[in-house]
Amino acid sequence: MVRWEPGARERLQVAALDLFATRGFEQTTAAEIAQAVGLTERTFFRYFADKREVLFAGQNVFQSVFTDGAIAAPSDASAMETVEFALREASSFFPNERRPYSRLRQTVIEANAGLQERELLKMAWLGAGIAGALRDRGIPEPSATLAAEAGVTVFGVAFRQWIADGEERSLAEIESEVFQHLRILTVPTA
Amino acid sequence: MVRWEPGARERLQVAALDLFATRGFEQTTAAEIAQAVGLTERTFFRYFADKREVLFAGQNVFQSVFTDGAIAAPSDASAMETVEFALREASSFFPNERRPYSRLRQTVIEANAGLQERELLKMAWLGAGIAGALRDRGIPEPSATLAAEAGVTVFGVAFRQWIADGEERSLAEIESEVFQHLRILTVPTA
DNA sequence: GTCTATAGTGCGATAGAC
DNA sequence: GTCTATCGCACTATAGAC
Repeated sequence: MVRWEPGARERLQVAALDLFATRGFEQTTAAEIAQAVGLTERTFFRYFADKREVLFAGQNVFQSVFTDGAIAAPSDASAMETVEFALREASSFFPNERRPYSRLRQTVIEANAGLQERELLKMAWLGAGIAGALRDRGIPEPSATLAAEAGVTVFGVAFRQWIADGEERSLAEIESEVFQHLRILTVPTA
Repeated sequence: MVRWEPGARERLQVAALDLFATRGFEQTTAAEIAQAVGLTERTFFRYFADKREVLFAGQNVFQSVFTDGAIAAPSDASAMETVEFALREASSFFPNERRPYSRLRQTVIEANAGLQERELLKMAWLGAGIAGALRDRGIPEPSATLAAEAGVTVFGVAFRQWIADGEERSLAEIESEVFQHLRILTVPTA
């Protein structure tokens, strides 16, 4: 008999999403999540700074996929081209197999304002991270921030389409289409 | 002797900003804010659903200024032109006299992650509101959302510049410059 | 691992305005 | 009498301190 099963963090995350989905976020206590995987409330808060955070754990990896992409873009790429390159690279983080999980997670988040707040904060950090990578490539402000936040907007719109009912295209495909829309929009007096 | 002074809501907001600025958001309890204006904690929560909300009260008016602007734009304006028009109209909400107050408020918000989350949520609602106004003008998705969120990004960048140390230009002036930057950025292969 | 402060809720009581 | 602002109290869960 082992004193503790490995992967406490991951088991907590799985149990939390499951309980949030069935019972609702506010109707689920941190103690219940912990209990579901044989741990105490105290241990839950050891792994996650607050109750919401259990749904936003992979943030560092998630963000790195984008910034690594921005760094890896061709050196002659413009600001927007760099962002587009980074998004295409990052879309490998969301293969089609992941779509059902992403749908469930999104359903839970959309049902709770507090979770939406946390998601927006993470997206804002993502934007700041991409903007930093652009500045490291020599792109000045405010262009770096504008391009990065435009990229986050495109990602958000594309992602919501990717998890829409009946959608079957890859995230990369949808992103590319959304980028095209954005380009048409901003053409002066088209 | 009257049982209650009028303007409880406004007095609570003023006291809250003051206390947050001097003592810090987390070091200030709801009971202290209430006590500062001769009310109880319970009354504080009658006016504001949670402690952070006391800093984000004017949201409805704020958002209406943008959506009214979007509605009032010339009927032949493109999506981005409509957004630009709405932002110009809304900039009257931030006259130069308001700059010191905005600076103080922003300082408080930037010092606390929870307040940043709430601000981002309000900005997301603003974007959704503008997107709705654009759809009412017949602009289809995803163009409505893309244009609206691009507008919110421009507003955010311009606002942060407006309250930067030493900045003296009007918000409208800065906005127009940031829009110009965005247009240059998205020109394909400039 | 326990102890505690604070956020936030629910319900009932009270005091004045009308 | 009704309506509304405010208060009082009891309560739970979060989250941090010891």
